[in-house]
Amino acid sequence: MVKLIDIAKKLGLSLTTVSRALNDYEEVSSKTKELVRQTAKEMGYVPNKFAQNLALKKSHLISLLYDDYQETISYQSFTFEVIAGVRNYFGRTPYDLIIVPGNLKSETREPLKNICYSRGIEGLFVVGIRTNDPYIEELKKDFIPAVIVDYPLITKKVTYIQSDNLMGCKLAVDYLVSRGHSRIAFINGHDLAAVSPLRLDGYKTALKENGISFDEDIVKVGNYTEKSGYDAVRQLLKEKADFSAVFAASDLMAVGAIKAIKEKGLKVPEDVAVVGFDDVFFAEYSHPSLTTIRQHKFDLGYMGAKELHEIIENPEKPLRSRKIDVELIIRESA
Amino acid sequence: MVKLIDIAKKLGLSLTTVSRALNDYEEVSSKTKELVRQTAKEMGYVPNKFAQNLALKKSHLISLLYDDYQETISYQSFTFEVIAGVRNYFGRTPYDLIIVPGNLKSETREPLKNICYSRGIEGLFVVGIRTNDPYIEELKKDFIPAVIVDYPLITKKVTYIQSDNLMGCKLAVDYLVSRGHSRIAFINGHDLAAVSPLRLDGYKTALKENGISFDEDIVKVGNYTEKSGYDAVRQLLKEKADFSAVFAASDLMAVGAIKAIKEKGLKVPEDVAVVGFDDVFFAEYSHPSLTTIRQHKFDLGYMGAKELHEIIENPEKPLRSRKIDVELIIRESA
DNA sequence: CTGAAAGCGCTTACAG
DNA sequence: CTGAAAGCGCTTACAG
Repeated sequence: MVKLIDIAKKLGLSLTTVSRALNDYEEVSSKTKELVRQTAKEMGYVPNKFAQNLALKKSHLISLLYDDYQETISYQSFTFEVIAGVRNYFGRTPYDLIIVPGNLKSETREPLKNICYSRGIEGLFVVGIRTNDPYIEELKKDFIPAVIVDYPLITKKVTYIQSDNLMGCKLAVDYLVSRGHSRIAFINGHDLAAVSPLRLDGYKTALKENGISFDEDIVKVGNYTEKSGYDAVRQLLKEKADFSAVFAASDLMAVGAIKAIKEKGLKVPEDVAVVGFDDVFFAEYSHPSLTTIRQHKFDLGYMGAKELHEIIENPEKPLRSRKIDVELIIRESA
Repeated sequence: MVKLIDIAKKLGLSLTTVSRALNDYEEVSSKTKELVRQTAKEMGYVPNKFAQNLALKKSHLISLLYDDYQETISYQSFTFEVIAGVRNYFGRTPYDLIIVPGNLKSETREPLKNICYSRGIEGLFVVGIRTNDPYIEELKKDFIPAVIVDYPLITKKVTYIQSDNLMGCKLAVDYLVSRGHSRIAFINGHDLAAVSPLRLDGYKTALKENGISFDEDIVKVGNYTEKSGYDAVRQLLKEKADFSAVFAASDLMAVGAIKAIKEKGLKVPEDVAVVGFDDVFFAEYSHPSLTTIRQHKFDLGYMGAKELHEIIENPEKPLRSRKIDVELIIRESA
């Protein structure tokens, strides 16, 4: 491995000058700069980041915190795309992404603080963490800049980003109402996802705005899986609940709902209209294709990463949370 | 941040002794060790890894190389689960995972070598890379220990791991034959996935072993998406091809195939049996539920990571590739 | 069993 | 515009 001193020797310059030339200091003549750069390139010089980090007390390392143990494909896909956005943003900066080690549910895990301090982590990007995850408590201690997807927490160094869930629910309900529906069942997800209460809120608010009264008999709680959507609608049908449309808080549950409706010999959307939430990859291919609320997952990651970058660069900036627009995608199911 | 010297001062010991105590050197008395450890804990000491790395010339950093830009949900899910396995394995070691920065297709990316050298990366775990990805060429230069999922490359420092694709195809074909099928159509994926030719091979071999002759009229190539499976079967039906079963090289294509078959008014599995490959999350919930070849994605990651760890620790070890067992999952579609 | 000192490869305040 | 030297926080060969 060639190092600064090797370049210096070869050029008969001091180490100091070489370092400064490579870091584009003003004091170095452009002639020297050019010479040093050229030589560095020829010799295949690559800076040693440990040494830089140690000297600068700056790691250019962002840590990614997410959960491996939620196995629904839409959770995986959501997380994957959010991370793609994060990676894409930081790919344009000197920052690299490091993954916090495997968080096995059962084992005691090392405090976040230690992990961050030992690797000199400068910021944390958190996605797909459940509301009961112990890391949340650690984040509240506010020891490091962090951006969290979907969990509402704002402190001096921590903020969050999420899709505009209220707007999403409003778009869905408004659309169904515009299609003549007034009995709109709602299948929500469990409260381990911080978005669930928001979506329930959004549903209620949208009903009210349309002059429709809330009826808890047509609201069910699933767990974001296809099966739970299926079960919820079977239950509704069994109870002979009065509804002509279903709004599900995830596409997976919407697909389950459709399955239950079809099994009963009813048609989607003729007998019962169905709207999902997320716009995952298969929404387009399910049968009938899904009308749904699209979340811009990549943007959540990209914009969240940008926000995190700003917090790091400008620690005094007062933080505010951020919402990413959602979009009503009209297909066949409603 | 408390450092070694702070502990030393507090205890009236030398920095050397403190370092040795914390690193469990034999020469330090167990009394001193205990004292130092206790004090370190009380003071909230966390070792600075940059400094350690610099002194030891060891980073304990593994880099993860994967592609963001393939948008099928099963690619994302596959990659996600493989990475979960990698993370889980290395979570038990001192190694952390770092993600190589966003590889935008169009932009020139930094040579892998530079990235690795500058961060002192000790090994590379590669997953979901297409056969035409430029990184492949760099890996062939053999400058760093690496384990690749699904791309067959063995050098002095690089090896690969994959599911037993041949066995998978054999299981699928044998099963269909045992159910009385002899006209088994095959929908393969494109050659940008290194597994595609293997699966074609496996299909041919299995046919031969069952005394069935290969007929290229009932072999189609898709691109691993649902739509391509759908299109392939529509094409077969349009050509009035003679087949009573479809074996698809991915579950997504199998789902597409089923859709096309149903649209034609045929029943699955009564008129046409369908077998997929992967066993992704939704295979169980599709209608009819999918008979398929399960890949153990987590194990691919976990065992691949283990292999990588061994290569790093023991550089002289001659490398061999590794296969992970697959499993026939029988459900309704065949 | 313990310590003083050199070294890992950088950056930068200080001096010229 | 350039350089000698100190420092970032560790580890470890050498000496005792």
